Amino acid sequence: MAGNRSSKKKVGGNKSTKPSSSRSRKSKLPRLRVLSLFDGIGTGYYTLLQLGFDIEVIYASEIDKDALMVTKYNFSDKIKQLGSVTEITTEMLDQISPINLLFGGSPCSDLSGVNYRKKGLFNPEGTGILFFDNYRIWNYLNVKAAKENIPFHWLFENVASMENKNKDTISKFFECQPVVVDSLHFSPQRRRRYFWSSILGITELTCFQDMDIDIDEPKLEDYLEKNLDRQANVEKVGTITSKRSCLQDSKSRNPVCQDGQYTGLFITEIEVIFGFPQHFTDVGDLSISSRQKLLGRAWSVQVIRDLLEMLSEKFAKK
DNA sequence: AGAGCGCATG
DNA sequence: CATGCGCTCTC
Repeated sequence: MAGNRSSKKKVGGNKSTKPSSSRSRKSKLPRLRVLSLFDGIGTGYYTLLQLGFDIEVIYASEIDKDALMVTKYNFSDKIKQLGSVTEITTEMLDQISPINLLFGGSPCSDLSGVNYRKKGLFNPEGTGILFFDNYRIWNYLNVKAAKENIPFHWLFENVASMENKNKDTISKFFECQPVVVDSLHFSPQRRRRYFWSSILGITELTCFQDMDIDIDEPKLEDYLEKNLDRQANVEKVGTITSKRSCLQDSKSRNPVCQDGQYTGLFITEIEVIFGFPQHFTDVGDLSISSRQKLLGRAWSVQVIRDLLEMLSEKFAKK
């Protein structure tokens, strides 16, 4: 939450960088109609709400039961669930049209460098191939938008640890190169991710990745439960994965010191590091490890906010 | 729930 | 040479 680049402009809603535009043109701007693929715990929707967008409707595709429970708990029935991405047909896309914003990040488990058994992008037994369902939907909506003059923006995310050949394949399909954004600059967690997107700001972002760490950057110590005398052992933690042990007990990577003991992060601290409120995933009887799995696969709110903020002058806000 | 595994990328 | 939106097999 500290004074990083994104927090200068956002939160309170309408404080755009160009004050003249917001009032006079507000009523003419279209309301957002969104499709979120691989929706997970609704990070995209959460971020759009935080930015103050006036969302006409949001559809989503997700099949994980725990994730569906979290979004239903937090957002009631605001997110219209369409089921599996593999079963979204062009007829369905016509029905929910027009869509102004398409975003999603397909599963990384068969792409990520952390998985030495990864099956790659094309193996039908794996999850990497789900990228092509994202592509299929993107292509249909993109062509349709051009034909029917629909304002259309999109964003596709995946891990930066994927092999270059997979990155090149994805770039070939989208006909553009990704930018790399590390959540390091927005939160106390390292998390390098690729973003392929029509949402501009590419020059802004590419120079951003080479930016030196300045003093205002978020530090772990500001994200810990201070009342419990927890002290940061480091300024930044490594990538938080879906496994509880990713920052705990393994080779003295324990980032926290409490009562003279070196230890890992509380699940509520992880929620805050990702940009969610405490207990965002504390739903039903979900275990700590189930919540870790959901968070480890999630987007960093602070990063997505910085990207989606670029739509501020194009769509209506509340 | 936790330790071991594994190596391409940089 | 340290790292990682993971998987599988233990307990």
